[in-house]
Amino acid sequence: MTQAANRLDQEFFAADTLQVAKGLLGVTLIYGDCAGIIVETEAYKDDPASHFVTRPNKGAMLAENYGHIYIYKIYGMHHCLNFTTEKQGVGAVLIRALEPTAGVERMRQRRGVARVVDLANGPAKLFVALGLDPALHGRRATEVFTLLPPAGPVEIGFSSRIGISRATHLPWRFYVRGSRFLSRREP
DNA sequence: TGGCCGATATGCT
DNA sequence: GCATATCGGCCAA
Repeated sequence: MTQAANRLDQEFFAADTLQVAKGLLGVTLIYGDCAGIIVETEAYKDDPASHFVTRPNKGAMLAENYGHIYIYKIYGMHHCLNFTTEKQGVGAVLIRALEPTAGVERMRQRRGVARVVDLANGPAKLFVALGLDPALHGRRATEVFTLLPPAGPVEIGFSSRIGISRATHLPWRFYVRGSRFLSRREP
């Protein structure tokens, strides 16, 4: 099977947000000359912590489409990458951490840190490491990125979402168990 | 139009 | 572990 035929397509994102968030773990994300394996994601639907609720204007996109790129700026200086989900409902998945697999030197230049483990272990870090552009907001994920499914089974861990003050009881953060590239150590 | 707050990262103790 | 930089989006007034 060719790489192109194996790629995730638009309809991958049509499913329930939690399914998509888990399904993205182990996926290789390729952008330009850099690539990494997605090892940490978070799901946002129409819960109290979601931008659909807290930023109804901008966050309306979570309901309007699926498989599109949603980029937001936080704390004045950091950008984060999401993919919208659910053909019918409301949702997006935040990409929180990558295990770099290609273009490591390029990522190092952009990030200015030495250790590979520090290049993309956080949502704003991976945004910089990949050299993403806020203008990608609204584009189709599958047009901008190449997304290759995991080679084998992925062991999934979960926890509450990070950095939020509302709906902290929801276990909607997902990660690859045992990965050294997470934004936080697993429990 | 002003003020509050945040899906963060970093550096220092 | 904790302080803090830094500013867009949102809403109250």
